[in-house]
Amino acid sequence: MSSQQARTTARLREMIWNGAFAPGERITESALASALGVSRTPVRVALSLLEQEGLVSGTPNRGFRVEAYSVDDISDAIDVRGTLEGMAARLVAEKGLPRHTAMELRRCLEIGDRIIQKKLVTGDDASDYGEMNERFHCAIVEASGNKALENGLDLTHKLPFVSPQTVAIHESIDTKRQMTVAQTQHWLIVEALENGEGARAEALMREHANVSKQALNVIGASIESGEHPMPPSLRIVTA
Amino acid sequence: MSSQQARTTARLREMIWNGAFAPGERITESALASALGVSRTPVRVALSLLEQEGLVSGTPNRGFRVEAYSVDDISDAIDVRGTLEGMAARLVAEKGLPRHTAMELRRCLEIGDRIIQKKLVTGDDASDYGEMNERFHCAIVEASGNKALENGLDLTHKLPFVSPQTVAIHESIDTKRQMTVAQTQHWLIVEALENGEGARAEALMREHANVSKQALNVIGASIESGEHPMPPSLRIVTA
DNA sequence: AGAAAATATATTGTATACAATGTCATCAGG
DNA sequence: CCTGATGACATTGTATACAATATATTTTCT
Repeated sequence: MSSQQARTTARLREMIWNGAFAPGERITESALASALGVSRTPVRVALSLLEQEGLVSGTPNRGFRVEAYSVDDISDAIDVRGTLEGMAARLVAEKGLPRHTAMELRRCLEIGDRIIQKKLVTGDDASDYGEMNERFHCAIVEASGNKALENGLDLTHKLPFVSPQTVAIHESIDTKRQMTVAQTQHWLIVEALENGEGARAEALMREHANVSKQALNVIGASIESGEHPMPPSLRIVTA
Repeated sequence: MSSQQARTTARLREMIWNGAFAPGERITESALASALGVSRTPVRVALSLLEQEGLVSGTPNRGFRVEAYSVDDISDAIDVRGTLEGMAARLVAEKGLPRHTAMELRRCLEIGDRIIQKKLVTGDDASDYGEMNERFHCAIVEASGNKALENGLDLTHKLPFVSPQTVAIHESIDTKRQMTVAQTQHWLIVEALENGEGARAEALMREHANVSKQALNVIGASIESGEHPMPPSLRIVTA
């Protein structure tokens, strides 16, 4: 893939992530092309690729529109993510936790603790929690050594709402509690990994995803009831 | 996606599946374009899409080559597939097996029994077993009602070696035993689904995948030792 | 003759032109 | 006033031409 192709795809993906389009909004190739300062050619393949990623959907001769999701769709995706990461955790525990992965995970735990401490005191936003969370999960998946697994998860990663940082960053009703629970689970997961408890690690990781799902439901409900506005990065439509 | 785009992508995918290219062989756009009787444009996006599917890999300004796999790669993919289908089976068992799915599964069981009977008697090839197997697995995944799961599995489906029919069709050392074991497992899985035993259904499905992995290893060993030639549809390179 | 530079060739990457298709508004007929 | 056809417009789909980049070959100098 060429430099421009790749850049265009990445930029468009980013735009969709950041809510540059309304859910279901139509994307015309020429408009997007001129907006990005490139020709239609790279835009076309970008759209095709993003279609496979599930960010847009196209119909023959009628172009593309950005995909809209129901809360259930997202919940399903989180389920898949949890299952795959659970598998990763089990593999890592069974094959033995590599030294550098163990250190990375410890580092993440520390960072998480610090962020939460600060958050509880100062109350400022904890957007760096998402970054740490991302590192935590990636480290485990990488350590699993299963390339297919990595690819599969990469795909769910491309869906913005499943991306851990998005879920974490999102201003949920009770971010503090969210983070505390997640952090506790991270500790338990590392414990299981270090002790080589495969089944437990898998179960914990699934439960970890379950918490995300619950948070999602709370968020979804609060959006549907109009209590909170829908952030543009979550392109949810109420089914 | 246009008609020609889609057709070109499908045709190329089919070609790779059928072993039209050697593992690692380079694909030049213009050659392929003229071979397919289309311009380079649709070929280009086809290649980009197939790259995301993992069938080819491209490097900037240097074009694409068809992907080659190690036995371990395939084993990993089967693992992922088993995990996801295990999840599907659990969901179906928990949510209750829909009427039409139950019938479809029963039908598959019957067909399978008949095929094996015939195979044991006449010894002719059982290529239609693969078709039945495909239907069986798809029915369960569909019944799970999880769209993300379906998409994820669709992706592993696109990798020919994981596709159940390929694994089944392949002339393994002991196809008869293979099929008998698989068929028995199908029976048990249906039983679990009908009884609403989620955990058992999941475990059975995983074990089902495990058997595929074992068969793969046997096949891989026999290929590596030169006992059997590598069928072109399995683009394995010995790491 | 061997190594480095320069040129030639092939292939990919991008833009544009044209064709095909779909969409929408206008207008005739009921 | 509504329904259905007709034509203008917009947008997508495909092909080709050109530019940029990599690879192979030849040339040149030591």
